[in-house]
Amino acid sequence: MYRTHTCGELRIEHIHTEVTLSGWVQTVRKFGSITFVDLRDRYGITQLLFNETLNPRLDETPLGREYVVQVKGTVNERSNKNGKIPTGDIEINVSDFAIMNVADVPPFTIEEHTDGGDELRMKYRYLDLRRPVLRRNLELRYKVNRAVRNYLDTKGFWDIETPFLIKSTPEGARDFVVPSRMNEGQFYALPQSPQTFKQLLMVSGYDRYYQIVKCFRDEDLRADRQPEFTQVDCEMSFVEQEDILQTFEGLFKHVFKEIKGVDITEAFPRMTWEDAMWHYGNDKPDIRFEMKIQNLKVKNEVRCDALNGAGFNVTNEAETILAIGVPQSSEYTRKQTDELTEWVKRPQIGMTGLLFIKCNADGSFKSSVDKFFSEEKLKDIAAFCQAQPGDLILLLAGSEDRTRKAMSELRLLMGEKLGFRNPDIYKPLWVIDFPLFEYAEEENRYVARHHPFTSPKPEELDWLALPEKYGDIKANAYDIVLNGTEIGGGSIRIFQRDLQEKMFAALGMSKEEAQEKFGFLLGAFEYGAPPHGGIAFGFDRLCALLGGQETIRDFIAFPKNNSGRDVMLDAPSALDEKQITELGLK
RNA sequence: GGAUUGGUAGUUCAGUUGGUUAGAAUGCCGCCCUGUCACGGCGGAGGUCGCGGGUUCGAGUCCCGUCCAGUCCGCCA
Repeated sequence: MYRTHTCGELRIEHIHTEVTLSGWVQTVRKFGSITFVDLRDRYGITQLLFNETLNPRLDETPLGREYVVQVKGTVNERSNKNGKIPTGDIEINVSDFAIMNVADVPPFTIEEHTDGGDELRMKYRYLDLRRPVLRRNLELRYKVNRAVRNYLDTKGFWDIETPFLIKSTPEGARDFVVPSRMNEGQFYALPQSPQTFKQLLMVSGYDRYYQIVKCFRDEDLRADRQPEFTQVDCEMSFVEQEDILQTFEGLFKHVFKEIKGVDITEAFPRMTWEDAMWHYGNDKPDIRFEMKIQNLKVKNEVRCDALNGAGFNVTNEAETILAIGVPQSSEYTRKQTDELTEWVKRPQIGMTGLLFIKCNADGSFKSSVDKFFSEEKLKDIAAFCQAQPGDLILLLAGSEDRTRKAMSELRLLMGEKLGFRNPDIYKPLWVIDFPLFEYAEEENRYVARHHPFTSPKPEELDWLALPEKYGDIKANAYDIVLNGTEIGGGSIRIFQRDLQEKMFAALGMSKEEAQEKFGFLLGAFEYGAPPHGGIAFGFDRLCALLGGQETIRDFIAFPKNNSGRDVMLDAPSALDEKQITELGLK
């Protein structure tokens, strides 16, 4: 028997027990004739005590870091206890030990705070995974997985697997493709999501489906984006949007209770996409703090009269002028406002400048535009922005899209600076009524904002015949957003063939093309498709958020780096000539 | 595709206007130590300054190119 206990479970009540432990050597601390060894496994650390005046003697068979050893001995109460670890009251008086495997000196320290850099840790991922930080993350991931499954089980959802080798589709992200040996010159695609399969399962009558499933997208990566990632994919039949929001709000609350011990009793707020864009400048608002965007001028419509009559080209010529009132910041120095100006001028933000108005505590105003705006006008602008004395009003002026995006980023930056983005506070909400389409400049056509199976709002169905209305059509589509991060999204689907065909046509797809790409789905809709809808959650991102971190990499056992490489496997890699020939790639 | 930061000892980093033999911490090796748990003390080994080219009497440092990594923009229905 390799072990009677783990390295995390022995306590004071086990003293005098004979035990056998197995694990990895974390550290060796020598003191002449006694030696302490910390033995580690997944469960914790237990201190071993070797007495060098007795057998077994370590000076004859020295132990190195990460050696795998088995020890037999007696549990003893420590004379000096360590309150920092759960096993800190005891130690093992070793009577016998065996080295089961030696180890090279690891390239970085395997401790809570490692000295290793990211790249090195990725290369030796199997060593990094020994560290408690990653162990906790993977444990969290496992527990979130269990909580999701438990909840969906109680609601009658079935976990049904769908294929990974499927057909490439034109819409959406770039596909990863797999060559078919038996069908030379032809390729499978890996699924970007099981979307069409789950809809077909609805047609088949499996009215509550879910899957915690890998999805693949061949796009550039980010800290929160991997080429293969995991989704909690769900679909339900005979439901309206309200049923879905209720069901999955419940899932979310359940997960929160199980994982964080947080009871969210009130219903999640709901915000239309238009309101989100108007007040927050993006479709995933962080509502942990206010600082809402003030719309002084929007698409050349002046909404704040005080802007009129000033001889200032910047404000007169801008398509859009937005502002935020930053609380308790009117004392900002020249240096600080200059820094903010530099920040908005970075190419990623792309503004040409930043205007500000300081609302001093004494009721006076001081601004970067004093030359053009009287104190009276500044006061009116401040009033429009509902600014309080002590606020610093920041204004951006420029084209609508860029300015709104920039103000959204600036709002988050100021929220961060003021400590409003506290990771221990959780503010989920639903963003609803997304636009059905989005104009793709480079393709010169409208594309589906969510995906082409999303149902338009019933009252706007007729607009599908009117291309000039495409920009205005709203969808029965919704996202769940937590603390400024989109963690899931879904929609009510189209389930009638003729509507689906109209949708494909609106996206610029010919009838033949639609038949070729999605004939199976259109065919299925001819055989009694029920009304249905669903949602998918980004599982990696959800785990990272619940773990209080922004990068999903440390919540995935074997992630890829920014270039899509697995640096441990050194994948992707070239193929043998033989394989290339066999696959008909040459 | 673009912007930006970085690449120096096993590791994490410092390295001045270009100037002698490139440093620190940690890890590693050896010796000492009976209560440590970030043990301590003494000693030691350890470098293709990412790679290629250029400027210069002289390059870790300046210039050009290139590769790799991180962050962001584009992209991600």
